[in-house]
Amino acid sequence: MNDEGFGKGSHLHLIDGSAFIFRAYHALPPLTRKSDGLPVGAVAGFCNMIWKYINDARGPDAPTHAAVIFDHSSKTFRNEIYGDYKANRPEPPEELRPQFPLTREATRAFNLACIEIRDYEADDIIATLACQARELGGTVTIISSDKDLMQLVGDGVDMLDPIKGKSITRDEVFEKFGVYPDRVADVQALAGDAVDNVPGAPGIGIKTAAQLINEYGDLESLLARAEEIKQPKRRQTLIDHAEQIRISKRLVQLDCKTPIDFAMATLEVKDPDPAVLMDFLNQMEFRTLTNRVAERFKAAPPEPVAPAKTETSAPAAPQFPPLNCENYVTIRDMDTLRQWLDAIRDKGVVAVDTETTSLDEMQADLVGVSLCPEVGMAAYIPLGHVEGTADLFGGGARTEGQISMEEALAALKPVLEDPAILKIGHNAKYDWKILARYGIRMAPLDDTMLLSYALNAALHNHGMDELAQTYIGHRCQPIKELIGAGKNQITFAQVPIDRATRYAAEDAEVTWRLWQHFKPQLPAAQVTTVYETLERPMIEVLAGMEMAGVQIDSDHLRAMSGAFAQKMAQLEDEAHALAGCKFNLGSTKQLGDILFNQMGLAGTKAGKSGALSTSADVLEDFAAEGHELPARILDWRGISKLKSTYTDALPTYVNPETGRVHTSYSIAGAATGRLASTDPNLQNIPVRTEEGRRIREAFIAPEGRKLVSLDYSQIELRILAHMADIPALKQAFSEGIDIHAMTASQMFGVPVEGMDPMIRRRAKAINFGVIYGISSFGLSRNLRIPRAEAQEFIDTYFKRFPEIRAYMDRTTREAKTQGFVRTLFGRRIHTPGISSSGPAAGGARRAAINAPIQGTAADIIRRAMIRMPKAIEGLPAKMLLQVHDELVFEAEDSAVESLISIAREIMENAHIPAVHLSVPLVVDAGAGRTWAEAH
DNA sequence: CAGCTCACG
DNA sequence: GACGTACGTGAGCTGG
Repeated sequence: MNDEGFGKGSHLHLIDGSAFIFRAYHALPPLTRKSDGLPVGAVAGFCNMIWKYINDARGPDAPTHAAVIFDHSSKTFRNEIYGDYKANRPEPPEELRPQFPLTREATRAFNLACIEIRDYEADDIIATLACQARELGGTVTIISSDKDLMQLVGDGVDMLDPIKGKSITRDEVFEKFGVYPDRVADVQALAGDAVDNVPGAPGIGIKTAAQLINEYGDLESLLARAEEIKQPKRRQTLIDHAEQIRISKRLVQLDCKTPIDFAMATLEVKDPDPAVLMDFLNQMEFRTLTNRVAERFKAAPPEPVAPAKTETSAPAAPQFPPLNCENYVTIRDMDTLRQWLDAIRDKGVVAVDTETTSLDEMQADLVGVSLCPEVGMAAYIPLGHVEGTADLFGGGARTEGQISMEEALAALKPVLEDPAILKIGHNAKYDWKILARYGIRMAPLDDTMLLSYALNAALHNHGMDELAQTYIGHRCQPIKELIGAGKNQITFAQVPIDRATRYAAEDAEVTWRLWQHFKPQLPAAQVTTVYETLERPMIEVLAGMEMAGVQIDSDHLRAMSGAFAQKMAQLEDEAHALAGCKFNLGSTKQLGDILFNQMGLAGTKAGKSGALSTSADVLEDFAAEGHELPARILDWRGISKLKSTYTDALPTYVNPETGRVHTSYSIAGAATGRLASTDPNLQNIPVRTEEGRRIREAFIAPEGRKLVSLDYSQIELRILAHMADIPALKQAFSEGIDIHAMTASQMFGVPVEGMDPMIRRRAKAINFGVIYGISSFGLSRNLRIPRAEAQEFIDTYFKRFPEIRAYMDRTTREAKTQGFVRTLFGRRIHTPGISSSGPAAGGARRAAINAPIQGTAADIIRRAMIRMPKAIEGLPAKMLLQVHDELVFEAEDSAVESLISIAREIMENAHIPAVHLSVPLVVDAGAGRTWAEAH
């Protein structure tokens, strides 16, 4: 071996790499790499230890040469000597395995020699290198606390415990073994080692072994003169086990003749290459260490490969300085825009917000776009600002200093559509729709509103202002301060650009910060899958439905309005005559005065304000007693409701460009996971009465097409049967039996055949009552029976289906202990107030019982909706509406049958494979020229 | 802007 | 023994 470059004055450090790995593994929590979940806890600890070692090993004692030594594999030449050597070592844990090669990579990244040799233990390599270094006149420090290495200490070789920072010399070894290093192997051979499964001599430990060795000089002399030992038992043991002791000696004696195929000079210490090292650490996503290394080498840290996160698994809210709106940039030229877009490309993620002229995405014009790629860094691109309306005709001129809309969108489009760049929005469906109308399909997306919803449903609402206030302690500037309110309200286009920049860029930065706050919380809250499969995909699906819109027959509605007006006028006259005075039929206050004071009728219910209620069920009771006025009022109200809410209002929602009505669904509105439809609400179009149903005749398909409706049959009861595990209910659903008749039959012991409809109705009411968290009061009111009787029904029901009560108790307990309940798909619904006392607790309890059922149904139809666009791709058909358990499509006549068959298939299997239900899901379908016919 | 009422699942 | 209740929504109207 050529050893130029190593000799007198050289100082070799030999680092016990395998020991580092195991120490790191056991000392650290099981960290995983954020981007892909690869376990890296041991690698992280290993790197930190190496980094600390490098920093500590400076100064006068600094090594001239160094190497990190690893065990190559578990089987070594010692197994040839003794088959059971280290046999009781457990296999390394599964999550540690993939980390072994990574620690080798780490070693090389630190520019340290990385050594492992097949069939040899790290200890033997260390021993061999130590011997060679000593022969060449150098000194050696072994970085390890392994007692098996202590036999090497002395004569220019010492050890350093890397954890305690304590050096181990001849004296420390004597303290531990009672002998000096050259006899340590003899002592170990006698004492044996349980950890490595070295047998040794039975009944002899370190103390006795040291005593014997000190008395006889060395192991061979001891074994040769074993007859002389005074203690009979000890003597016999040594005689009987001489061979075993000699084998043990060969096991513990380190081999200084490991074949080494490299020159000592190659171990010369070299500084790490900062770029190589930081690249590796960055790959591992060790942010803190990367930054530390960068700081040391005064180099810029590489851009993280994944969103900035802490290295711990516990999500902590990032702490940032307060927002500083003064730094916001207004982008007024293409050069600046291109620079920002380049920075965003490098970053791979950006918060985006659009400003427009209206809250109605289908009519709003784009006014500007704001971007935030990092805390404290946000920009606004004004695109459609106009001069304020100085006079009646002069206003509306395009403001100077804006990039042309066309040019800016052409530059933005590739970034907003780049699959490698994540766009973050708050209520991103809004921005998605706006941009879609300008030819941009924004993807991929994250939505801070939906993140908050997945984490905190039913705890609070998820508007940006509220979240900013709660989670980042920031009060957003109210939009009213810019555009005013009421009659004098202006549009965002008229807001001066400097003020607009401040507002819009702030929104983007708040969105960015909310994302940093919420996104890391998903795993620990176990709602990652909920967010990714039930929330986020809804954005694009709903945007498509909303933009498609539904056609209505405005003439039909207007004709109905006219007829309703006539009928109302007639009823109004009759009511006035019956009351003996004129009054406003729409005023509950005036009506109450007439009914309860003038006519002396006895009110039953009181509202919040203490006024007696004039609600329908109260009026119905009066009408049943033969009073004419309440009957007229009921008729009038029914028509008034239909007219004002539907026949008058719906035509005003027709979009002048598309000629259709475009509702908007809120994804994060309802506590349970249901959607809510607004502007207009198309989820409460009448259907229960014949007259109301005529309004559905105004929902139509264009010539050559049909409306197709598919709805889940009894989905909530089916889910209840599954979740509460009620055999009788499950069986009935499996056999396709009339579920309410079955319930009645089981409860009252009457045959299903020829059942009294009244009995079935009662069972039906109870079935629904159970879903809502039944009470005798509620049931008695619903069925108009005495409370005691209602209580009897409930008792009978619980006796017959005891699983129901178990479900209710279980769910209540879950709500109390966790503060939330979950749907079958893992959606979290919080249950505030469940542990409070008083009447509020009753409501909270019923809500908690209902939430998993209603929420699971909501999850199922969401899954169906998400799969639907792909499933019906190619068919001349579009999904238009969702009404909780119903989906409405528009399809060409020729495609109706295939649509029904495909959509039914998707809906009935929507829960699979995430959840398997013990009851079948059944979907009914219909088609027709109008929604009324399709139903 | 709150309360009442009522449309839907 | 009394409290006050069915679960989940949105919208129009009245009246302070």
